[in-house]
Amino acid sequence: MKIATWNINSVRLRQGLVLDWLAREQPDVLMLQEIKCETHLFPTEVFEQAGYGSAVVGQKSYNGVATLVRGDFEVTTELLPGFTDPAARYVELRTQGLALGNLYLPNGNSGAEQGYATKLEFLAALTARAQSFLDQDTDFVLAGDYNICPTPEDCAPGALGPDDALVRPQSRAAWRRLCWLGLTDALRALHPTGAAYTFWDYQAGAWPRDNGLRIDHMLLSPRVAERLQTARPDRDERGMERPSDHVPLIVTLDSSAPTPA
DNA sequence: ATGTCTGAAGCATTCAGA
Repeated sequence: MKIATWNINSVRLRQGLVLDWLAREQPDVLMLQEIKCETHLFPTEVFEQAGYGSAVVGQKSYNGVATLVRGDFEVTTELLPGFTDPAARYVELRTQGLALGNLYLPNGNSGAEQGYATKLEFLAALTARAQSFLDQDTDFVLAGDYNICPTPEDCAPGALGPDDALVRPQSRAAWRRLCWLGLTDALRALHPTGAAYTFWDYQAGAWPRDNGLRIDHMLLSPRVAERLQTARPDRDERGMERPSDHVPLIVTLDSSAPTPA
């Protein structure tokens, strides 16, 4: 089973890139963030013709998430339980025996102290969601744009100041609280050290200088982690014509793992 | 070198957010 997450930075502007990527990579699931359109303006039919159904939670201008799925699925929630802000930042569905949460965390650098507090509130609600899945013995994946560099290795030297919301100690502590429920960071489980960036700013020549960040992540529940085969950012996408500032993170799971009784 | 990009409001050019 092949699952990917990609902050697309306007799905309408880049639907051609997404279609080409789907045709090439043939994932079972693609979780998109920053679709930047209202739900009814999402190009549902275009992806349907490519063989993918979609679960879309959009809004005007900003944010917005959508999960593309090949095969049957059931949407379980379009809001992160416990997170009261109405922004379109979460969609969750079930397919192939897995709960798949697609998330777009608040960046936290705008909106002053309240803006940053909202980021921590989202993380607390996400942690509670993960705990609830564990309590129910549900296999799950939580993937998307976390807007957090978990360790210094996940941020190119000098790319961000020490007070940036992506690297603040409180952000990293909240990330660890989530992981330490017993979740596996798919990329780091297979590639424990070294740069594995998923984002390069459009500004200041970040891409040619490789001043990247690892801020897109896929967390796996324990039984799903047992099935982990590969994880990699698809760096080639950043070199395309008019690319998103993020690239897809691709994870493959062994599909022949035993199913729970 | 805060050096780019997107969508909105509204019709040229700013503005916010990332």
